[in-house]
Amino acid sequence: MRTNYCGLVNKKYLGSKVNVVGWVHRRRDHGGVIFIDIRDREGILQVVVDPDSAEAFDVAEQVRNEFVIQVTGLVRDRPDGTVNDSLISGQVEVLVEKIIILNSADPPPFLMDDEKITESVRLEYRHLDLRRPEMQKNIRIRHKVGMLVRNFLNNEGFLDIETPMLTKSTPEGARDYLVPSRIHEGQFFALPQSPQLFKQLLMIAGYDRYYQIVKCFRDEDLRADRQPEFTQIDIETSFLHSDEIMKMMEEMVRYVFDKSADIKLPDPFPRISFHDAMDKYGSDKPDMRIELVLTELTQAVKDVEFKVFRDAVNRKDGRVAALRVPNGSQLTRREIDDYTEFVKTLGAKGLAYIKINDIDNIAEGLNSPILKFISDDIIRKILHLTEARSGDIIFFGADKRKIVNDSLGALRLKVGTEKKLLSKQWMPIWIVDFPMFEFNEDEKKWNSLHHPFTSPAEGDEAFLKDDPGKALSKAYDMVINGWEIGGGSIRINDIKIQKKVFEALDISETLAQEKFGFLIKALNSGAPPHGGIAFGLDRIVALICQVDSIRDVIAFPKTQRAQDLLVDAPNLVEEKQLRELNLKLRKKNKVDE
RNA sequence: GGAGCAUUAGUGUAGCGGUUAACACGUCGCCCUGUCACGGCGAAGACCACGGGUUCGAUUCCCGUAUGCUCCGCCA
Repeated sequence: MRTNYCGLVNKKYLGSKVNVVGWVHRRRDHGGVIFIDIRDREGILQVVVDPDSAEAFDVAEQVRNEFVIQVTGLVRDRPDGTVNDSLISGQVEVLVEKIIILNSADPPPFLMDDEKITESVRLEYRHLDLRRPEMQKNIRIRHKVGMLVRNFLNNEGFLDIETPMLTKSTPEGARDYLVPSRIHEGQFFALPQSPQLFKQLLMIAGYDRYYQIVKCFRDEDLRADRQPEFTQIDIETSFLHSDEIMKMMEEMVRYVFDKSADIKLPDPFPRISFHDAMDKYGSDKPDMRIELVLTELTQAVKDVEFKVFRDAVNRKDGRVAALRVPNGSQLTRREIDDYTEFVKTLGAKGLAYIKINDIDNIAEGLNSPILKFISDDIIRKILHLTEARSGDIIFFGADKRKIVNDSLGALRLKVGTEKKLLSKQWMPIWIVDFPMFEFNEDEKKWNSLHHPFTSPAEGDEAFLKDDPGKALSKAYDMVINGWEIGGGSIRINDIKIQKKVFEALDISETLAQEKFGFLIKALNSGAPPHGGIAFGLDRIVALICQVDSIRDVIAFPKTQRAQDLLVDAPNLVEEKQLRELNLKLRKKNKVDE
């Protein structure tokens, strides 16, 4: 049917006869001569239909946008002055001898080079959206990233091993997608949130280096970077220290970014502790491109009169911190009000600030509603600690530590982006030294920060029993430009420590046996030191493609309400299907007729 | 569960307490032999998301619902 891809026809084929097939991108009918831009996945080719070939001309007049056509003709130079440099094939054109309509098409709801289509229309007509060159590019980069990952890991001796999709529901973690078992009445499989335990079992089984590019499922609410089904690059190794794993994974990521999009990432990636990341950036996934940092002020303002500060200082989980914005004194009242509203949505009660017009004149060079509550001494201290200069503004957060970090951390991103206080560099960073646990205020118990199989840091096993909040773990997260793209850890391979961690998490011996009995058994049968990491493939590809949402790198994504607008899923099922599964709906729904 | 923004021909937008609801692209027809976002002339195409309220009168103002997106909660 075809001798060449449309987009790849060039001067090399001058004088030869080609057969091309593709979609009609655009038709320009000049009455006497008709140009058709024919498009396939490689690009666009202009074909010319001359009235001399009456039969072809007749067909060309019937052709419409998005028809599928086959064209036979001669590749020739374009006449002087009609070269189109924006096409790879733009030096040449094909003089049509024969044109066949392989299939007609309804007029599409949008043109394939329209860039202003709203997302719901794109999702409803995803098969057309995916025809658009931009989506074709993204999906191909995704393919390339996958292949590069496989190349790299294959070269390092990793084995691709599949793990089950129908598996077991586990406590903790995200909400599971459940699959009812027909054979076992009242029982359910769960779709994997990740192959975590299987890959540990593979290490115990001696496969030494495992990887898998695999779908994972979490029934939680969606975000721009979160879909209910997403793809992990799942990796596990035996007999490697965390430094060795991190070094190898960095290399992989550098290789993938370089070879897929010629993006050069630094070597090595810098590292920062979880504690410092929260302290300086108010986030465990800081966007290091943004130049702004938080300044710790809790101690510095401990004797201040200002009630908002004093209350924060006096509570045991309180924090007072500042965000200095260079040249921010030019911010309008309106902008500051907007920022105040913004931090309120994140739990802050307000947003105190000081505008610094003249730093050498404390008495009159500052502008702020809170000055009268703060002594000159403390103001000098604040100005010194934040390294303020004339023309700056300083925003303050004073509340529970979490609220201060969330609100100033988010404000840092917002102001940094809006005021363009960011570098154009790619800024990967490792977050290390995570705490083992964080305290869940609602349930009054400790939860794993990573997962319950993460090894405590050397020597920190001692804290597990009496002071779990103090224990650090051997976990590491990779963050690029504020996107958490991967996380992993050295795992526990000592059953005694695993049991202590279960205890700290308030997972009873019975529950541990019931849910993780197979792991406990395996840990008792010669478990090697092991650890690994899992990357979010969708996020990596989105970064490389420089799109804002992973939906733009997933062929068939779901909407924020977790629906597929193209196939209209999920949907109601037949009563018969429910009966086979021994299921009964609690509220009666109308079943589709 | 909560907050915000949006919803007007096929698509993307404008508009406004009383309009013939405007523009661009697309579509259809006629004309056109070198265009490439071809051009010219003409035409068709909208219950202004849905339900309620305010009003003499609502596409416009208010409330609710639905849907899409962003964020919080949630995501070991």
